[in-house]
Amino acid sequence: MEQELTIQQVAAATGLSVHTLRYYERCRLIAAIGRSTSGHRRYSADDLRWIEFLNKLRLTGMPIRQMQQYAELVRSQPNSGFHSRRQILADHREAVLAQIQQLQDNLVVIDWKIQHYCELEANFNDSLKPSPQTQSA
Amino acid sequence: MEQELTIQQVAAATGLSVHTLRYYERCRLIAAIGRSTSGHRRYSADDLRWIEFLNKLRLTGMPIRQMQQYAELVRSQPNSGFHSRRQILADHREAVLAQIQQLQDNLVVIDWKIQHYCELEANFNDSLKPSPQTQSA
DNA sequence: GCTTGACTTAGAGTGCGCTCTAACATTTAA
DNA sequence: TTAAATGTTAGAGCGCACTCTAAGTCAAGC
Repeated sequence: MEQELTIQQVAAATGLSVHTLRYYERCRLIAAIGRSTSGHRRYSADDLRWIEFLNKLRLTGMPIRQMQQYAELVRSQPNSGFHSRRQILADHREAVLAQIQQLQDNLVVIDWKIQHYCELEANFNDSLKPSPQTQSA
Repeated sequence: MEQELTIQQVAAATGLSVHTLRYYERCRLIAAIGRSTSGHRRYSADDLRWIEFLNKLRLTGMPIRQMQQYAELVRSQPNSGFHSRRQILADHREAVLAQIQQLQDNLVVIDWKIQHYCELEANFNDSLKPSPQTQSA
């Protein structure tokens, strides 16, 4: 019943490279993974879920340092310390919201510029192939 | 009338460091800036506007390489080639929209986790200081 | 038994975007 | 006149997050 996954399978499932998975373990984002008799890593379903959550933190731009703090809290106080963990996530949430806001604000200016180019492009094409009507008007 | 700005003033106005301003010029994101008789940079209002737009591209995550392509187009064909420029910005726009979407998707999971911690925290506190009512119920 | 391929490690290397340094010139205020 | 501040350059250095390498172990198929 206990589905154990190889590092390749976890890489395929998460989109992280095998290099990155080992790197994350080395810098203690992931606790020491179980091993087969031959010493190869065998990831549990729980390991996979943890890695998937880690990846969501990364994809929203949380620095490795901060993820390490979070992972350390989970490791050292698995049944308490919820407040500190929540605090880290809540602070990060605010940072991500601010980032989204900034992206949207800057996108407005870029959109405006795209629109501007559309118009310039249209005028430029008109000047190359003027229709008789346009010219006489 | 022609307001010329020092590198410090442009740094203050844009939020970029003087180091970064010189770096951008070196890698041709910014065309060679005018100089005072003593050789110090003097930025025009146009320079400032260009740098501000560049900064919006950077803040939305456009790589320096792509900004270089865009800057090169503006420099080589200031009065045409609007299509290629628009294309770069439009592609970038799509990338930014996708990034915002991904941030929002991942944020849903993080939000869920924060909520989960709120509940665990509440239960943990209840178990420490149980009210008579709660205990008898 | 032997090859092939997936796995292991410690540690080196990479790409990006700055960021800083050293050595020197110029400007400004006291 | 002189000290402090600001500017210049080429080039080195840095922090981040991977990404790869070398040298070796192990398991499966022929």
